[in-house]
Amino acid sequence: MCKCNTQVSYLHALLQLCARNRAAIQGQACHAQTFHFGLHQDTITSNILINMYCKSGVMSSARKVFDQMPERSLVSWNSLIGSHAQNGEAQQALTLFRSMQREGSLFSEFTISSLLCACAAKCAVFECKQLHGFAIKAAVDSNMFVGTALVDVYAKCALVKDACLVFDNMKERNVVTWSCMAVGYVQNELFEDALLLFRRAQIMEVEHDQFMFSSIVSACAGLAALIEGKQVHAIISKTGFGSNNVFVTSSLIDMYAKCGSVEEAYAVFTGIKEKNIVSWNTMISGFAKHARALEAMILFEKMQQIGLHPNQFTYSSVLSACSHMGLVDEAKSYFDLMRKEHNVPPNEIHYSCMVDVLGRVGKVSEAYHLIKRMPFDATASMWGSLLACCRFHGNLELAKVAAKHLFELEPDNAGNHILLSNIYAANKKWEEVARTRTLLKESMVKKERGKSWIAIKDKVHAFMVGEINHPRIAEIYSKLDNLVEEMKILGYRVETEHDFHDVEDSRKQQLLKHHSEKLALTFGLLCLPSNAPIRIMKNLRICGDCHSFMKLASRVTQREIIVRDINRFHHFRNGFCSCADFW
DNA sequence: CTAGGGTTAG
Repeated sequence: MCKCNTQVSYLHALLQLCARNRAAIQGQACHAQTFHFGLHQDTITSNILINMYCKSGVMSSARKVFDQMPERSLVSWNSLIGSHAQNGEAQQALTLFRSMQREGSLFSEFTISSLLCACAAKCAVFECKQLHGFAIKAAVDSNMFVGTALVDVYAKCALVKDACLVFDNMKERNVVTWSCMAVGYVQNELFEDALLLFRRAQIMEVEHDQFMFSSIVSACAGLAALIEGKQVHAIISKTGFGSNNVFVTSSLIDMYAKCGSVEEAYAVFTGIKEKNIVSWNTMISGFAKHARALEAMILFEKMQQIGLHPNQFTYSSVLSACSHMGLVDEAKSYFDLMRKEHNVPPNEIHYSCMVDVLGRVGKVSEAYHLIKRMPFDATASMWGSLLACCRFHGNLELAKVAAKHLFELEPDNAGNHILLSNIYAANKKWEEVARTRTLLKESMVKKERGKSWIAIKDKVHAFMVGEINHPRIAEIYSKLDNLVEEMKILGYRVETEHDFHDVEDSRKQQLLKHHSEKLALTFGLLCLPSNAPIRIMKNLRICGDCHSFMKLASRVTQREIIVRDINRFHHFRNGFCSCADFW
């Protein structure tokens, strides 16, 4: 029996090489050699074998080595648990942990961080809290890996406060810890907090990496904060992460698109050397939001020319592009193609786009039949879009059906009651109008108030309907009056049918005049240079009066006005809107 | 010999 040290370390090195390269076949040959050298019962050799089999994905062999070892060490357990965690097999990892405890083996920071990782993937809150307890008892909670895993798992389970608490109490943090916290904020839609964290990291001169950048860019996208987004983009370019990471570049495309600058989104897109499916999907979705269906469709073709297969995201983006523009035939052919050509089964989002586009072009019954025969329960958004279409195309019978379903799903949504009331009014059913208006008044109390905001330099100015608190509000109202007078000469008439308060017409005119987007626009006119586009963000759908107003305002002032409402972007230029009045 | 994070949909 030869146990020459150089040969042993040679075999170990070979096995480690196999592990790194996930070379199971060669690893197996080395495994045979361990018998030849009488090393098969050696703990370190067995651990290296377990690691090699885990890394190359042969879990059964790893388990066999583990089961046959005469003396298991902590590393043996950790390797196996860690591997199950990485494979997303939380249950197996936890079961092993329990056997480990039953056998009286102590665990380490390696064990806990692996298990936490497994729980993060499954959002297993209870297990995660328990593991946190174990970590404290075993005094491994101050370990950086354990702390980072805790931040990650708490954030993924939507326990942001717990994540923060762990983060703030950590003695030592690295770039992963910081990016986990940032990602945690973004995933819980706490975009402001993510940006504040990023600034804190900058002040503390923490190094950034691609993970941090992609999450911060997503935060800017979520806030529709173009100025901050551009600043972060500049930092990214300086650090050289600019065009070589698909996560960062996809986030950048999405950020520019959601901030209203589809041109800059496209510039990032064309600059990517190796685009993946997400790069394409994000760009297509960007064009869709901006009512540029043709470009969306062209990209859909181009991505296939370079050999990428459209997936569910791709299809939801092209379908929504079609629905925004009322391209019903194109939508139908995509809907057909997705299953036949690319084996993508349509999901609720795809059906929702189809219902929307069919309804928009007046094929209301067809939309209803699609809802009836789809394999899911219809969502509120589907009934809502059907109801809206019934109003537009005048179908009282289907409107009643849609409304009935809708009120079951969303009893407190004021917009739904408004729609139905209008339909009854159009059909001169005054009793029903009165009945719906009572329901409407109750729901109006809970209705979200209209709010718009505009960024001037580095400050965001927000306006509510009939705002009185802005420092320059008097100036704004006076400028708005002048603008309205100028527009009236061109034929602007306040469309009071878009206001649903139970008040007389003159008061309605007043309320409409002071819709938040009009105030934001006026403030933009006061503050921004005369050639700069005016970008306004809004929390609700833009009303018909404001839409006409913006069209005329773009003509009178010769400005480009970009309004993002809850669904999409409107680009107003010289009296026209990119949505072709279809929204 | 063992441990952590990110992008796209109505």
